[in-house]
Amino acid sequence: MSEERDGGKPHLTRQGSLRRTSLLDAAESVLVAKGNADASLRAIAGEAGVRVGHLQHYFPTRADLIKAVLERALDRSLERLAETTGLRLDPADPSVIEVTEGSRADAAEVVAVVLAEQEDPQLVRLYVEVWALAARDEEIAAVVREFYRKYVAYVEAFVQQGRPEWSADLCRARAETFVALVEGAALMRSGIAGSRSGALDEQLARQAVGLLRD
Amino acid sequence: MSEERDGGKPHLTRQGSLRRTSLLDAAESVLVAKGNADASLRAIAGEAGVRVGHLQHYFPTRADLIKAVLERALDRSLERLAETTGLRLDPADPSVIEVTEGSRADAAEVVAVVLAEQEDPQLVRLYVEVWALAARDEEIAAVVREFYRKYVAYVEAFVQQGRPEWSADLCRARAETFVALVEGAALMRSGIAGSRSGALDEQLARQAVGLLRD
DNA sequence: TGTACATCAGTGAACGCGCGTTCACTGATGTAC
DNA sequence: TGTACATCAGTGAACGCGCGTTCACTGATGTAC
Repeated sequence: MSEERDGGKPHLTRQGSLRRTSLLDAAESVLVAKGNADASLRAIAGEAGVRVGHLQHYFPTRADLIKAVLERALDRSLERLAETTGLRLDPADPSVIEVTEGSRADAAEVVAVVLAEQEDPQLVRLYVEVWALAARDEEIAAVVREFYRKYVAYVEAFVQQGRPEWSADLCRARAETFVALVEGAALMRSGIAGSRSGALDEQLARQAVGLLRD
Repeated sequence: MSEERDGGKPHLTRQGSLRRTSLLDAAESVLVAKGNADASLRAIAGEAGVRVGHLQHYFPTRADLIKAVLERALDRSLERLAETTGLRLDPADPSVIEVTEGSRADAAEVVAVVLAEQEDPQLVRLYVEVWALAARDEEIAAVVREFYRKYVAYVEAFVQQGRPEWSADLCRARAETFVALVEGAALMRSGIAGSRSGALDEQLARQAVGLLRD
């Protein structure tokens, strides 16, 4: 039985699969530390402890590598959101959302977890890099749009679950406004556009919770 | 009477001053169109119709040029905010805010103007570029922090004016939350993280106005 | 009003450098018989 | 169980290219006397 294989992409051995992961780790670390413009293949290869030419064994071009790094990082964020909300996209049909846990998190908990996640400055730097890349590169823009589509879908489902009497349009608008507030909060709290304070965190949480349920 | 002069910076003639402005225009246009990584001095000089070597007559290094572009663009945004709110920072002491017009704009108007401004996709691209640059370059980070400090100061003064009974801390927290919501809205409405819709705009406006006065 | 001179405006060629990519190559690993 | 062979893992040197910067230079403009 011969397997379908796409192009010249090599089949990964166990060792190769580990190596691929370690290259993605190295690339993400350099990308966050130095920004896209300064994250050269040489810097990434150095971080990973391999030679430059070897990167192309796993990622033929630099664009392939960067795209893979961002896809993995954004998927990780969605995974955390799924755990926090107790919801999950149906892998077969990502427009359907299932409830995975009996006990539903409440709005304040979801907001607290989302804001706590932003306290990792490296993650915020990665997001800012992602936005800038998406504004220039259509392939990355597609990855980013898909991420936010799912992000909003989770929040919308969460709102709908708590307020079954609200229309789908209202739940969607509130979910989009919630995401806007949270992404803007990342900027204001990260040192880029402002800095954290107790009063700001309290006001942000009040607004975010209100969007989810009031 | 001899004038103080800093370093080798040339004195600008009328013609030179116009040229400097046209170089900033060209640089801003290329920066928005291609992003920082692809906005080379050759591309900028080409856009301006001069030779590469000539750029350094006005801006000794690329960093000087980019910084000047961003400073000018951010100042322009603050200028529009001053007009919209009918307030103005005291040039002598920027922590003091003066009322410049008798008739004060209401919160809904301010929100409408701010959201309308975001409908220029080039401006949003510039902002995203600014955030990414600020995360890497300390000199630009300082410019950006100063911009948001003033931005928040305007909004805080506007809130305080409408709600004199609120504490300074509350006005400040609401102003910061307002800015977070608005900057996040730029991402959600620009095509980077989402797209505009009437329902979203309505929900955003409701939240933003509420932050300013309810 | 003219002239001399300092400064500004702008050119054009060259520089060294780091970049992403290419490619021929050597060992290591897995697999078919 | 052994052997042959295909594929994978990883090396290392070289490539052409575009980059920011440097610098010696020529005209244009303003100004002092």
